[in-house]
Amino acid sequence: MELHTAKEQFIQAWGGFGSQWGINRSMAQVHALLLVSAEPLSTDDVMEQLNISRGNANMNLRALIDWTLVRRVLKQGERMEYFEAEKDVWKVATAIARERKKRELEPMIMLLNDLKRTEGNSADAKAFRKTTADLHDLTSRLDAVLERSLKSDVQWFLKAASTLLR
Amino acid sequence: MELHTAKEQFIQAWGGFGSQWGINRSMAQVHALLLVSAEPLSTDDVMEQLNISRGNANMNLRALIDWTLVRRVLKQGERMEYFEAEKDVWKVATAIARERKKRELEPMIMLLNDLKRTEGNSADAKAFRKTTADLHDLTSRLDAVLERSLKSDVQWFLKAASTLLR
DNA sequence: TTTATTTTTCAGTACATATTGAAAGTTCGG
DNA sequence: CCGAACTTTCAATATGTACTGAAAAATAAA
Repeated sequence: MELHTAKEQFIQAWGGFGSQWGINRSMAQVHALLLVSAEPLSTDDVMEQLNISRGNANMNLRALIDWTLVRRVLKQGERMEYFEAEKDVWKVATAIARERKKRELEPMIMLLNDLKRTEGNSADAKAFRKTTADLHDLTSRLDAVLERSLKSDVQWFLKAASTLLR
Repeated sequence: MELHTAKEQFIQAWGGFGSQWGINRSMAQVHALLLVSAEPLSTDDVMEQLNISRGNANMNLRALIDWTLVRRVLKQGERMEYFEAEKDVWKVATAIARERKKRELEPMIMLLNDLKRTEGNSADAKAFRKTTADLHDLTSRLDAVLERSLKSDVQWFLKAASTLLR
């Protein structure tokens, strides 16, 4: 397969993958493009290669910087900014997991912690408490495992877990 | 907090949570509603409690059945179908993880396995191979851990992992 | 300070996805 | 076999989210 075609396929697939996970398509595509580029790219490069507008490119590059998945790079004697992706995929995984944990998992845990204390003696009230308490337990455990594996090392954790489960 | 309000909050939150994860809002809300109901509900109950149309209710109930998150229940001497959610949250987590692994993770691993073999000697080609190979490694490991923990037991796995990481 | 270059913003618009609801289809008792 | 009860489908429509591009803001050189 030709490199250009392979890149194209990767960018499309990563975009689709991202959008199934609540990350917008363009953001995932910009990320993919930077991941497979040997050199840092400018906003114009990104616009051109993905056929997207300046506004879109700018917005998503900034979002990727927020997620710590992309860095600004300044070239000697050039005014224009360039961008490069974090290439260490373990770091990438860590950054994504950390961000989503913070934005989504943690608020849910807080809410469940409140809801599991809802009062009432009806069958419905009991069912409600049971479900929310169980969910709270599950999500808290997941959070704890994530927290610890992020603090140590995702790579190490996945290897260790493989062994554990053999 | 009153039960009705608490349910409302849970349904809204679960809906929002779902849509951040690529599961449509109504499907997540129907799931939430069934999770916190002590008794099975009919399509009409769902329509009424969530203010959604018959088509929408029907479509999402069927989708939830596909995911094995909801079961049809037939009541003695009644023709109408009722629905109840799987209440064991560990089973819920397993069903969701299995479904997404199959639909999203596995195809990505297959693609990466192809792409990491792309030929060429340019810097770009090398960067491309490196990135796709690394991603293939990461996703494969994740897949293996998921596969094994799903086959054993999510609950057990999370407990064991907590210990492992202490 | 003025001018040139680059980045950011944002109102308007396009696009994708979800939802409706009525019609068609199915199932079942009589 | 008929008609009533219930479920499913799907074309039309609504809704939410993403994207554009031109204008404003920021930055840096002259």
